[in-house]
Amino acid sequence: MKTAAKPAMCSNQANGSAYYRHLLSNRPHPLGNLDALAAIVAYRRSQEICSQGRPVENWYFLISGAARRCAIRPDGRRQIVDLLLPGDFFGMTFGDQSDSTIEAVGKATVVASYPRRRIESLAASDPKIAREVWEIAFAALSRMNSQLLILGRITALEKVGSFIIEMAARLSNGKSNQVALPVSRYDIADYLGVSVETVSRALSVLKERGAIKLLDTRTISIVHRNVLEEGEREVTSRPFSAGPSRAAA
Amino acid sequence: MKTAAKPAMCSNQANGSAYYRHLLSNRPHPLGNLDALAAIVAYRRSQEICSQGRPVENWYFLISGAARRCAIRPDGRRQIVDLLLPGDFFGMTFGDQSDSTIEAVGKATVVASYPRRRIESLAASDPKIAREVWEIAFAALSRMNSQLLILGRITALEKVGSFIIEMAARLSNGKSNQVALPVSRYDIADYLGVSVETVSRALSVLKERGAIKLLDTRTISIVHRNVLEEGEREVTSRPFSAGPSRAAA
DNA sequence: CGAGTGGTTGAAATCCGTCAAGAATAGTGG
DNA sequence: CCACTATTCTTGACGGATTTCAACCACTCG
Repeated sequence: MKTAAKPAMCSNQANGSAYYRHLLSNRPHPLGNLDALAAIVAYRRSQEICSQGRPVENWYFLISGAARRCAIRPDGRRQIVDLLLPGDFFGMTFGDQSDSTIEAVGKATVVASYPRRRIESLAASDPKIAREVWEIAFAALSRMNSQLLILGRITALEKVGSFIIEMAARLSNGKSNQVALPVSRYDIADYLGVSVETVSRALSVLKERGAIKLLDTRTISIVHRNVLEEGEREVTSRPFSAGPSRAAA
Repeated sequence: MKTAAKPAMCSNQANGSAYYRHLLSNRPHPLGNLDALAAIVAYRRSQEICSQGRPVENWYFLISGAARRCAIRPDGRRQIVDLLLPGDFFGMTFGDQSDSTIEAVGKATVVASYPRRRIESLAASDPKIAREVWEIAFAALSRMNSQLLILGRITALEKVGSFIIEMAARLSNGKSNQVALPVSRYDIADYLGVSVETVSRALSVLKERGAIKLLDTRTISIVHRNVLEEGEREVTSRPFSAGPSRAAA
């Protein structure tokens, strides 16, 4: 199966497909059996992959790079609702209209597009495929769940800290203590719902406290994971438990 | 099909099943064909429906009342990650472990429990059921998406305002301008990630500005929807309000 | 080299969380 | 039914955290 002659409205050359296809087959994923149906497209920096309000014609799988799912708030600000990393599926919505705009972040962002109608009709006769679809949806649910947990945190320090931890877990399977953030400070800010300056300051504070090291502006080395998780104010991490929990009501 | 002899740890009398079953059949939903498999249980106020860390044995459908999905933050506070209203499915997770605790809110909370394993094996041979499962998951995605949009807002006024609008949309299909909140201010606070006092104050401000009316502590009448959405600071260019009543300067 | 983007830091104003107290409501037991 | 208690809700005051406005630096790209 060749790449779609015209991947909707994007002007990318379709010849990237052959080049990137091995990247797709190297990475196992739920819809792996349907890779022949996928169109593989490389996107430029900040290019739209799909846009809000348009009919949903594809489901996507991110092969390399990163992408952000954005919404515009009533006050004109941008909110990043979801951050897509290699291995993530995205583009599934409840209705037929896309509820947000998704754009590439880096310059080396490669995406596999699976024609939605096609998959749906295949799933209508093959329960195995149908199950794969729902597992993809469950994975997206899990992603949004952690997003929600991060956004629900109170202080900016906690938000930035847990963001770093989440990125480390998603990018390197939690093995490594080194994270190469694929996004700018601005993106982080819009993802966490704080201002850019606050993100920058939080990183500086975490660095000062020795919780992280900044090898590079976007490369973070995690030194004390617990500090990131708990967002402690005091560097004196005493063993005794702190904090009155008025949780149960 | 009888209700489970012992629905896990809850001491509810199982006889509620027959009584509430007609409520289930009256309300069409994706898994409607499988209602015979469902155990129908009424929960007491604040009673746990399923708890974090336990294996996921059921998927649920909320028939009446309300429920909250909670997580405990590292600082000991409670965060409400999802608010379940009549017509919502819940309990779907990525792994086999429940990632959060779900408890009933009101006293008249009735839930239909569908045995997960059973549904999964049925879906393995019936693509129609499999598709219904994924639509349920998509609906949950849509819910979390709006949740994320609310949490991402900046000021507490915007959060509370959009919360009211969301509740109005979900509870009465967006038709009515009257909302009967099923939850306490504390629940709203934990859902929006702000303090109780802030919720209370925000409601007072919205009332003062004429955006809402409080018919009852938990019954809100929406007067100016746009004010709720935009969280405007200024009362400028409003047709009514002949005299500056008390606008904080 | 200059323009533009991305990143960091400072100072002032604002918003929100905390502490505190009081009022309204619901729940309970006699 | 009433008194009593617990919970929920509201409002005030204060301090801390974050936003905003501003300036400056590093880097890239034309």
